[in-house]
Parts: sequence; structure tokens; C-alpha cells
Amino acid sequence: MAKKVTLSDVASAAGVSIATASRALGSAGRISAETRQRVLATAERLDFQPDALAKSFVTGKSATVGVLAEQAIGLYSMPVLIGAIERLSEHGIATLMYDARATSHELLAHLRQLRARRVDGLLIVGDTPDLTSLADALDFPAPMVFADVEPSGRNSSVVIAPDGHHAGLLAGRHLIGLGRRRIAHLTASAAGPAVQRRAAGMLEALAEHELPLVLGAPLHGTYSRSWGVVAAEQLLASGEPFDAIFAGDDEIAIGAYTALSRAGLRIPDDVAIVGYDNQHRPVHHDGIWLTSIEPRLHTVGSRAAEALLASIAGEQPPAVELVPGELVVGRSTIGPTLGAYEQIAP
Amino acid sequence: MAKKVTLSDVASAAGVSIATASRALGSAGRISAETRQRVLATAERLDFQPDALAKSFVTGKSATVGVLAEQAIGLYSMPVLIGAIERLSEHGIATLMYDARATSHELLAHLRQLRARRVDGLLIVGDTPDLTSLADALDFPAPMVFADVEPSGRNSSVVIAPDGHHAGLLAGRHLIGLGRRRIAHLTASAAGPAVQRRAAGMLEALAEHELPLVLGAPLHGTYSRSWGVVAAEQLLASGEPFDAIFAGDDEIAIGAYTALSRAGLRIPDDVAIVGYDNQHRPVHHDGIWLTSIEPRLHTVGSRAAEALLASIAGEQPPAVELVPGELVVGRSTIGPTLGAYEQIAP
DNA sequence: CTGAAAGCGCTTACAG
DNA sequence: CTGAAAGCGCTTACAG
Repeated sequence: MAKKVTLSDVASAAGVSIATASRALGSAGRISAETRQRVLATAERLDFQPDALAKSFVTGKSATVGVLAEQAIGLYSMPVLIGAIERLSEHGIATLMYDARATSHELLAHLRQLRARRVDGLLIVGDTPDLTSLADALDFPAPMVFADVEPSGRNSSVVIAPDGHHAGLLAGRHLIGLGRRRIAHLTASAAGPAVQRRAAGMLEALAEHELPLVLGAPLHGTYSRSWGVVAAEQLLASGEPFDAIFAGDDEIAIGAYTALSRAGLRIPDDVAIVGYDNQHRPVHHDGIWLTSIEPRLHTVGSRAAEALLASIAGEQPPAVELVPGELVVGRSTIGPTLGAYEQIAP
Repeated sequence: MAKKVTLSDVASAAGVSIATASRALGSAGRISAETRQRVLATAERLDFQPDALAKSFVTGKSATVGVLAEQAIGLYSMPVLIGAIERLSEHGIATLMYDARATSHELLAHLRQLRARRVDGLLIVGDTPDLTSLADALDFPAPMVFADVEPSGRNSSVVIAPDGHHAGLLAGRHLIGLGRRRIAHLTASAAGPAVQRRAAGMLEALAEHELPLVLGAPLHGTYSRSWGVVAAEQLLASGEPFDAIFAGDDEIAIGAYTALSRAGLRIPDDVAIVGYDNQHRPVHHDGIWLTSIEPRLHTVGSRAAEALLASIAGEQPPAVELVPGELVVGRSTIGPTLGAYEQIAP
């Protein structure tokens, strides 16, 4: 392999000092147009590639952003990551990624690595408490942005997250607009800020029409199909009449659908269902099956990248940015009826 | 923020030379156990973090691997990436990622960046011809591994890919084992090596029982639901009897299902269907809907990472490694019947 | 505008 | 086993 061509090669070939060559190639410093031109041409001719490592070393800036993604590096974090990487790439910033599906100990090691590599910023994706608290503890020497985390208040860093309140509002207004008046909310643990925000949004929509939530409060469980089944059964057993369900995610929605179908109810004729996540997007060979809220995680990622870039540039982005989702209307709220004679393919 | 503690701080605090301190912390060079101990303790006490940038600069090794993932950075590449990143992280190697959803020009820029950052190796995920040819053209100065690319022969680099031939064999044997004798193959363009390999595998399975492929050859189209519909209609129109379909991917399978159902055929009673991809895994609330081949892309990723690590270590990994997939059996081949009275949720 | 020089923090022959 | 010194490739005050 050919010997690497270095800045000093370019300088001597162009007949200038290495300092001048550096100035010609860089942006800083006064330099005559003629000299710059000559150096540039020489660099081109020699196919000079500045050594990024040396440059980073001397400037202390690595043009690199670190990313820690929680173990859900799979389904939920991925769109966020992709959105962020795309945006960062556009700005010539590389993304240094570690798997954060890790013990606290490994996590700490990764954070130290990231610090040692002098990343210009840190993007933390996902809601792992370990991640947030560790990062705090380490007082990371570069701007940090948290993505896909519901703001908890205790955190002073910049947070970009889906707007749960808006999602609840969208779901509520959609159902009410369709004439539904008795809406129940089956969701995950009340401990989650995202859960609370969506519930609050729904309550606001109901309040706009002076409607109560069926049962007076959400039913809290887990994000799972089985909880959806159980919750719907509890709802049926309560004897309370209802004509719509807002589910905390699509899994819960599908579980609820199953339980209601078994009980002989028709969807959406008897009960309309709205999910959250839009995980099951392309599921029906003949139209969208489940009405859901698309959280636009890709946008969450790109907005997070922008916030991080701004922080790195010394600006002060807003502490919290909530990305509104989008209602995706499917047959579970507007029909035709699901189940029965319908042939539904995944 | 506290001034950064450097190796020379540690050295003077421990009362040794900076060279000795370096040896104590590193692995190379003779050093007395007692001195090493003292330096180590001092480093610990001062919370010394070696500057990774400086270290990389002087050694020329960055402990970083570059990743270029094609625009399908979404669905198909992602499991591969995750598998690779996990494995690399275990070895303390960070992953430098660029979005390769890019013009040839941008791609080239990314490759130059990666080279300038002196990555220790390069992992290329996806089947973009641009990627492979560009990487060749650049004669990248570090080991390269291609993942999720069907080996084309012309490429001398290391390739890790799903074993398409094995997939065809699995599908064929499964269907034949269920008593099916008249199998058709609806798939994508014959130009794709992956397509060819799966077809060859199916033909081998058929040959084991001296069975012909229905129509004598696969029907070639695109990876899409709509092609699945069209292809199945062509198959029906041909008048050839058939009792099973092997689809080039799950989308084609779903399209075929739709067309056959419309024609009044029952699945799997009249026609069994096997897909490929296992993209629709969790689709049925009551069992797996579609029999498919899981390509185990996560394993493709981790094996690719291992091959890259081996190359970096100077070993010579095998030029091609094919990862066998797994048959996932669902109701589209073993029943009970899909469609009709069944309630199928996404 | 240009050049000589110092320095970024570490590693590694080379002498002692 | 340990230390003084050179050097990795670049940037940036500091003088001219």
C-alpha cells in the first residue's frame, strides 16, 4: 500500500510551510488566494487525506456523537436512531454506537469510553432509568440529549419525546367525533409518565364535551396482549356500558379486540378501538386494520439530533420538545366490521 | 469542570517517569510488579482516563469499526446491525455509523471519512451494488466484511449472508413432508442471487422425491403484495393443478393468499403457503398465521462482526459464510383453516 | 500573508 | 527494570 500522504508532503510539494498548508486547507487564518489555490491543487493531485485522528487529537473535537440506546435497541429505539443518524450524517458527524443492553457496570464502561473518545455530544435513546441516572452521575463533559424519554422533570438536560398528551387528545377527539360517548382507557402502569400524559390528553378531550371516562379512571396493567384481554374482560364484567376503548398501545388494543370478539361484540359497530404506537401498520391486505396513533419516532430522532447539534454549537435549545403524533385511521373505528366473514391477513 | 488528568499527572504523582507510567497501565514492556501496583493505585486515585484520541493517534488503531448500511437501514438491515453492534461492543470496539442512503457521491465521501478516521475495519450491510463496487474501487485500507449480501462470486471480500439454498430446501421438505406434491414458486426477479439460491434449494428438495416444480419454473416478479396477487392469478389461470406455494417473501405470500381466497380456495386445506422473511411473526392473536423461513439476520450480524474481528486480528476467515435459517410453522401450512369464520387480528 | 516553533497526550525504541 | 527523547500529524499563537 502506498505510503500515506501527509500534510508536510503537500507543503513541500507546494513549496510552502506546513503551517501555510494547514491554513490553506482549513478555514481559519489569513492567506493569499493564490497560495491557497496552489496548495489546494497540490493536495488534490497527491490525493491528500487529512488524518482525522490527528486533527481530533489536536483540536479536542472528534466530530463524533456518542449514542447509547437501551436494550429495546430493537423495535422502539430503532426509528429514533435512524432519524438521528440520518440528520447527523448530513452534518458530517459520525455516530459512535454502543449497545446499552447492559448491566449498570457495562453502561458505565461505555460512558467512560465515550468520554475518553471525546465525543462532542451524547444522545441517549430510550427510557432506561439506569441510563439517565448514570449519565447524570458521570456529569458528562459534553452536551447530552435524551430522546424518546418522557420528561420526568428531575432532569435538567434536553429531552425530545413523543407528545403523549396530544396523542390522548387525538384519540379522544376522533372517537367523540364519531359519536362515541362512553370511552374506556386500558393502559400500562400509572407509574410511566407517558401513560399519565396520554390519559391526561384523553381526559381533556372528554372534558371538552363534558363526558366522563368510563369507570372513572384508566385500567392500569402492562403493555401486552394478555393484559388487553384481561382488562377488556374486567371492563365487561363491570357492567358499565361502553362504546369505545383507547388502548395504551397496539398490543393492548389487539388483546381487547380478542376479548370483545369472544364476547360477541362487533368492532367497530359495538365498540370502537384506538391503539397507540402504530406498530401494526401494514397488517391488513385490504386496508388498515387498527386505528392507532403514529408516534413519529423517526422525527423524534431527527429533532433530537438537531437539538444536540445546537447544543454542541453552544446554543441553548428548549429543555423539552414534544413531537406530536398522527392519527392513523383504520377499520377498528370506522369499519367495515372486523372479524366474522372478513378475511384478514397479517 | 476539573482539569483533565493526564498520564504525566499520574506519573509525577506516582514518582515515576511518564514512560514507566505508560508501561504500567499498558500491557507491553517489562516492569516490576511493585511499580506497576503503585502506578495503578495512583491512576485509580486520580480517576485517570487515558485519552483515547491521543492513543489512537499514536498507535494508528482506532478501536473503531465503520459501518455503512444501505438505505434499507430500516427493516432488513436493522437486525443485522444490531447483531453486529452487540458483538463488537463486547470486544470494546465502537461502531461508527453513517447513513448510506446516499448518492454515490455521498457514499464516497463517507468512505473517505471512514478511512480518514482510520477505522480498523469496515462492515457493509445490504445489497446495494454501489456500496460494493465503490468499496472495491477505493481499495479500503482495512479489512472489509459484507453482510446480508448474497455472494456474487466477483467479490473477493468476506461475505456473510443468509443461506438461501437451505431456505428453499427447508420449505420444500416441509411441504413435501405434509404430503404436498404440486408445488409452485412465486418469487422476485431472477436477477437476484438470493432468488436463484432459494429456487435451487426448492428444486433440490423436489428432486429428492422426483417431483417437478409446477409450471416448470418459478414465476418471477417483485417483492410485493401486488405481485403475489398477480402471480397467484396467473397460476390459477394456467389451469395447472397445485396444492402448495413457496413465496419469495412474506409479502408475496400474503398477496397469494388474498388471490386464492378470493378464488374460493381454502388455506391450507386446498393450498398450503410458505413465505420467506418471517417479517410477520407476531401477527396472529391466536397462533402464527403464516409459515415462513426466519432468516436469522441477527445471527448474520454477529457472525459478520466475528469475521471482521478475525480479519482485523490478521486471521483469514472463510470467504463466504452462509447462515441457515429456521422454519417457523404456522397455520398457512398446518391449519386450522385460515379465513372464513376465523377472526384474525394483525 | 507566511514561517519557525511549540504543543496536543500518549507509545515505543534506545540507552542506561 | 526505568528514564530521556523522539515522534505520531496536525493546529495555532507568535514573530517576522
